[in-house]
Amino acid sequence: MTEGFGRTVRVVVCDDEQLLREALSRLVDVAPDLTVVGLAGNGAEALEAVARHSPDVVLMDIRMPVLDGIEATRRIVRGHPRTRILILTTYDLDSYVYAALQAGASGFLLKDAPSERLRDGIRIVAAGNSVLAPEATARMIEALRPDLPDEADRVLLTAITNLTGREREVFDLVATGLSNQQIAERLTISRYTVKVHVSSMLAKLGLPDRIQAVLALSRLRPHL
Amino acid sequence: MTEGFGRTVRVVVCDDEQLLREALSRLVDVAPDLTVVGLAGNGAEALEAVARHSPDVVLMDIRMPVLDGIEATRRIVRGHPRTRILILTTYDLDSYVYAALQAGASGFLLKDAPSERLRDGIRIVAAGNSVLAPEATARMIEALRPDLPDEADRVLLTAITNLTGREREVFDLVATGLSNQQIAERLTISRYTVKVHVSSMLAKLGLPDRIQAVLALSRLRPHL
DNA sequence: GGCGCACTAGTGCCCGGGCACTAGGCAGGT
DNA sequence: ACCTGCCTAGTGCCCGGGCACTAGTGCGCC
Repeated sequence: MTEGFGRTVRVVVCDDEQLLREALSRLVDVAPDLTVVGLAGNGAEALEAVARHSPDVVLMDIRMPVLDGIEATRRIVRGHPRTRILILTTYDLDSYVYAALQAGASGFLLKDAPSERLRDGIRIVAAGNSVLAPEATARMIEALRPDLPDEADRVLLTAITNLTGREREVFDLVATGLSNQQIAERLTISRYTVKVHVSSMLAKLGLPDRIQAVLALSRLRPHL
Repeated sequence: MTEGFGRTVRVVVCDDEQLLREALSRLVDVAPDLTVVGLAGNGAEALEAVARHSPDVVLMDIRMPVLDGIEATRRIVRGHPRTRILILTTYDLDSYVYAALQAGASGFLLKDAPSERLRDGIRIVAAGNSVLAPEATARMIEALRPDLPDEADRVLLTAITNLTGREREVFDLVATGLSNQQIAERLTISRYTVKVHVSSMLAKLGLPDRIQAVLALSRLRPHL
C-alpha cells in the first residue's frame, strides 16, 4: 500500500548496450505507473539526462565507457539528491554492491531478475526505500548475523554476568580507555578503590590486564 | 531467471486471523508456480503442518497465541532445515526484523506489501535467498554504511599512512593487545627496538598510550 | 662523498597498572 | 547477634609502558 497512489514515476535508463537499453525501457513502460523519460549510453550521458529531466529514478548499469555507473551515481546523488539510483548489473559481486551503496545508490538488482521485480524495485526506490538483489540480501544478512563467540568468549560472557554492579561499571569505563584516575573522578571514588574493582574484575574475567578487557569488550559488544 | 523452472513451491500459511489466513492463501494460490498445502492458526499448529507437509516455505506471522512466530521459526529451522521461513507481519520494528533473522528466517515482509511482492518473496526464499521489506532494507543499509569518521579520526587516518613500514607493523600488533616483549619475539628484534617503534608510532598518531592505539584501530578498522 | 631516513640496540628515569594485604562501613540473610 | 558480600580507602611492591637520549648500520638520493 505504500506505493501505487503517487503520480507516475519518471525513469531514466542508462546502459551502454543499446539493445538492452531499449528492452529495459519497454519493460518499464508496460507499467502504467512508470514511464521512461530519457535514455543514456554511459554515465556522462546519464548526468545530462538527469539534469534535463530531473527523473525520480535512474536505472544504472555499472560497467560503462566514458563514466562508469558508480561514479555517475556519486555525482547524481550529490547534485540531484531527490533523484534515486537503482543499480542494475550483470555481476553479483559483493564489492559492486558495497561500492554502489557507498556511492549513494538506493538499490541494487541483477539483470537476470524477473521484470516485475525490476518494476517493483523502481517503485520501492521512488518511495524513498531500498531494494537489494535476493542473493545480495542473503549475504548481507549473513554478514550482519554476529558470528557466535568461541568457547573462551562464551566463558567470558557468563563471567561478565557474575560481576558486581561496581565491577561492571568499572569494566565498561576501562574498556573505553580511561585510566584508573579518570575512572575515579567519573565515579567520585578514590583511585585506590578503582584499583580494587579493576583487579577483581580482571580476576573474575580471567584477563591478564586492562588491554585485554578493552579487546574483550570490543569483541563481545554485539553480544551484550 | 533464477526462479521459474523449478517445480511448484509448496507453502504453509500461518496467521492467527482466519480471514487473513484465507486471503493470503488465495493471493498465493493465484500464482501457478505456488500452492498452499497447509494452514495454521499459531506457531504450534505451524510445527504440525510443517511436520505433515514438509513445505518449501512457511508464511509466518509473529504475534500469535500459544506459540509466537519467532519461536516457531527457531524450532522449524532446527528440525526442518530445508523449510524456509518468510516472516509476514504488520509491524515494521527493527527488533522484530532482527529477532526474526536471528531465529533463522529467510525473509521479512510487511502485510501492506503489494501481493506480487509477497509472491516474489516466496519464490526468492524458496530459491534459498533472502528478502527484506524495503523499509527494513533501507535501515539495514544505513546501519551497514560505516558512519564517517569524525575530524580527529580523519587526522588519524592520514597519520597512519605516514607511518613507516615497521611502525605500521608494530601498530597492528599493539592493537591486537600484544606486549612489547611479545611483539619483539614476533618480529625477532629486541624489545628496546620495539619500544622505539611504539614511541614514534604513538607520537606520529598523537596518541598518549597503547590503549588508545587499540581503541583507534578498532574504531577505524572499517575504514582501512 | 655526504645527507637523510629507517631500523636497530641499549640505558636511565618516571609513572601508571596490577597484586597482596589490611581495614572500616553497610546491607541482607540465618 | 553473626556472617557474608559489596563498596570503600589505603600501603607496599614489582613490572611493564612511555620518554629522552645515544649510537651503530644500511639504503637511497643529490
